[in-house]
Amino acid sequence: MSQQNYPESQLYRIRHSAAHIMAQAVLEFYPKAKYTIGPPVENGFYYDFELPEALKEEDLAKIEKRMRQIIAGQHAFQKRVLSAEQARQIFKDQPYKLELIEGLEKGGFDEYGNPLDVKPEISIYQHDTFTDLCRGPHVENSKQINPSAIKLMSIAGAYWRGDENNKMLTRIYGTAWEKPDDLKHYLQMLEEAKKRDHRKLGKELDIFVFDDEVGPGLPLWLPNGGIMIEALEDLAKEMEEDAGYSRVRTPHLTKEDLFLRSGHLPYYAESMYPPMELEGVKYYVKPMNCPMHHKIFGARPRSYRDLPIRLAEYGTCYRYEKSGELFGLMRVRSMQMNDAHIYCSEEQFEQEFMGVIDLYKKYFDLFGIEKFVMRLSLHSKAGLGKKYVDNERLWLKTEDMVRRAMQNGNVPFVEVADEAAFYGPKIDVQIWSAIGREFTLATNQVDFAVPERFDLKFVNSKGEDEIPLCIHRAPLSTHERMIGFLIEHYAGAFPAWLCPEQVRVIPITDGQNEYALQVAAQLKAQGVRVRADLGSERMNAKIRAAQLMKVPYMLVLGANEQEAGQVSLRVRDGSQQNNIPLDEFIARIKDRIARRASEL
RNA sequence: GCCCUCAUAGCUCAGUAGGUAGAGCACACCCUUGGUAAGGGUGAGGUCAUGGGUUCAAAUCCCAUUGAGGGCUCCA
Repeated sequence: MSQQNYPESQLYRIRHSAAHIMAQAVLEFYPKAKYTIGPPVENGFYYDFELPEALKEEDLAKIEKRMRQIIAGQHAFQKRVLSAEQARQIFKDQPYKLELIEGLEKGGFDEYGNPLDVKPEISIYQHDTFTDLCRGPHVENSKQINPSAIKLMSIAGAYWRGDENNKMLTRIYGTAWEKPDDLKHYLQMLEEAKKRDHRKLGKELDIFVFDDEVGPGLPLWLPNGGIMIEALEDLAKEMEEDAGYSRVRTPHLTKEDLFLRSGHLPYYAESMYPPMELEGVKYYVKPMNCPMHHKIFGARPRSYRDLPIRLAEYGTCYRYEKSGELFGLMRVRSMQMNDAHIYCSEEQFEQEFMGVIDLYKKYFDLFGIEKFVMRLSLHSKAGLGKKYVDNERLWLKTEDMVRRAMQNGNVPFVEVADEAAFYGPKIDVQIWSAIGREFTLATNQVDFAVPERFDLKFVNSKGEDEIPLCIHRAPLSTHERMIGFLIEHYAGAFPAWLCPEQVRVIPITDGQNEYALQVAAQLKAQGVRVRADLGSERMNAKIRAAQLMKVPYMLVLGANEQEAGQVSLRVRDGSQQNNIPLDEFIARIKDRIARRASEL
C-alpha cells in the first residue's frame, strides 16, 4: 500500500473537507441532528450522525445536490485553536462533541480514539455556517473541491466509537477525487470488482448454492465445487505427507466436557451451536478440531524422541456466526478446515513454526498469490482474562518467540494488537475480497495454554515430564474461504488442475460425434476431466458456451481431424493450435495437470 | 445481533396512476451439418419469497416473518 503519505495528501484534504460539507448539508436538512465524527477513509470519507428520523437512500441525492451548492459558494476553511472551555461553549448542544472534547482534554487519544504521545491541542474548523471540532487538515477553500468528482455512496449503521453496546448512528459514505475522471475510474473499478465477486461467479460456474431450507451460511457444493475440494485435498495431502504430517479423523460431535476442559466454552460459547442433550449428557457440534487432536496426542505416552508430532485433518466444523456476519463463502457456518496441530518442544518451536510459514509460501507461489500481508496478531492487556488467557508473562514470551522466528526467517510482517487467539499469538495471512473486504485466509498460531489443560506431556531427555507447545495451523484456510478467495483470485479462470472441467470436446458436425466420444473416452481413461458437447448447436455456439464456463482446453474436431487422428486445440485465452496428434495433446495436458502448472 | 436497501420463470431483468404477469438466455422438440464467442422455428415454466391486513380488486399499498445485499460489531 502506497498510502503512507495519504494523510498529508491533497486528496485527503479534499475528502476531509467534503465530509464537513456533507455534515453541513445534513444539518441543514435535519437541524436536530447530532453530529459525531467524519474522517477520510481509503476511497472517500464518511460522517456519522444521530438523526431524528431514518435516512433513506433517496435522500442522498438531495444532500449531494446541496453539497455542490455549498462547494460553489467558495467558502474558506478556517482553523482556530481554543481552550476546552471555549469548545464546550460552541458545542454545548452536541453531546458527542462534548464527549470528544472531554477525551481530548484528558489526552492520550485523538478524536478517533487512536493513541497519541502528546496531549493534543483543541481546534475547530469553520466554513460557511458549519463549525466542527477538528484538527484538520483541510483545503483552504471549497473551490479546491471539484463538485463533479464527489458522490455519496451509501447509508450504513455504525456504533458510536465502534462499540456494539453504544447507540447505533447513521453513517453516510461518500467518495471524492481530484478530477471527475478519477471518480469515473473508481466507479468503473467497483463495477469490474463485482464481476469477479465469488458469489456471482460461484453461481455462474455452478460451484455452490445456498438454499433457504438448508439455512444461511450452510453452502451446498455442486459437483463442480466437489471437484475443486478434492483437488485441494489432494494438494494438501501431498504437501503434508512431504512435511511429515500424519492424517487423523475425528467426529463432528463431542460431549460438553471436552470444550469445558479446552476452555472454549467460556470464551467461545457465543459462536457455538447450542448443545443437544440426550440421556442427560450434553453434546456440542465442534467449532474447531483442536481438542480432539489434543486427545489423540494424549492417548499414548510420548517421548521427546517422538516429537514433533504433526496431526492433520480436513475437519468439518460448525460455528454460529451472527446472521449479519455471513458473507458468501468467505464467512459461513459450516466449514471444512485445512487443520493441523503440531506438538513440539520449545527448542523445536522456531523450526516447526517456520516450517509452516514455508508451507504457506509454497502454496502462495503455486497459486500466484501476491497481495497479502502477514500479521503478527498480539494480545491486549485490556482483554486479559476476558478474551485472553490471563498470563502476561507467557504472552510476552511467546509473542517474542514468533517475532524472532519471523525476523530470523526474513519474512516481512506487521504487528497488530488485540487480534490474538485466546490461547496465544499468531501469524495471520490477510487478504482482500473482490469488493475490498479484508479476511484472514490462513493462520499459524502458538498455543501455550491449552496443552496444559489437557494434561499433555512428553518425557524429555532427562526423564522428566514436559508440557509441549502446540502450533495450530491452517495454510489452506477452510475449503469455503479458500475456494471463495480462489474464485476471485482467478476470476473463475482456474488453472487446469483445479478446473472442474478440463477439456471440452466439440465436434463440428454430428458426423464427428463418434470420434468426439472416442477422444473424450481416451482422455477420461487418462484421468482427464472431459465432456463431449454433442448438442445440435453450431460449433460457434458450443465454443461460446465452453468459454463462458472458462473451460481451459477446447478440442474442435472436424472431418480433417477425424481422418488424421488429430485434434485442433483452442485454449481458453483464445489462441489456437491446429492438427495436434491426439497422443501429443494427452501427454501435454497430463504434464500440465501433474505439475499443477499455471500456464495452459 | 444492529442500521439501511432489496426479493417477479433455472439465470439476468421489464412490469409507478392497484384491474389476477412479460422479454432475453438456459431447457425440450423440429429444421439446419456448420471450422474457432450466440443459425432458425415451436413449446414447456411463475399460487410475483412466506403469512396476515387495507380494497369490489394487490406483483403493485400497510404490517410481520424468512432470505439476500451494503455497512457496523464479530471472525478461518
